[in-house]
Amino acid sequence: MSTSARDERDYFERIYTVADQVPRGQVATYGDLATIVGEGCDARIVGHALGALGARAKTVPWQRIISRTGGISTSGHGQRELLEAEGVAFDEKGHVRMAAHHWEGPSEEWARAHGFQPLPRRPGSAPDPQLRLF
DNA sequence: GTGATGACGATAT
DNA sequence: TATATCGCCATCA
Repeated sequence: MSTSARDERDYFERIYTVADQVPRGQVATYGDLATIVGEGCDARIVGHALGALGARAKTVPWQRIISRTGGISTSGHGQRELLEAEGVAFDEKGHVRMAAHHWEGPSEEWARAHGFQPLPRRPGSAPDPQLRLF
């Protein structure tokens, strides 16, 4: 097999593409991005990709990518400020309210169009019923 | 090629 | 919920 998706070895580009799909006011975890990218991608790969953003940090919403615990290790980069500016609510402990801002993933149509995978549903992780207006 | 590192995840306690 | 331990994979020295 050649021209395999993995053969492209452009994990970073894919991760950037998926991260760019995260809507404003929402956040996604490294694991989610890795799942969407698939092809053996892992949460750490996403972390490395975001760490290698460099000049692309201005075009990729890296601030919307946080750890699964909702905490941010990038303290000092103003990530929290960026998220708050987008309307993301934080907990008293500095954790993002995942239940209210967790990204559901890209549309299946978009995912297929780009060769990605839709994000599987998380049992028990339904959006906050109180915030579930409309 | 090997070892160490890392913007992590999942599970167990 | 927080902490501890293991795993997982790409990149760097």
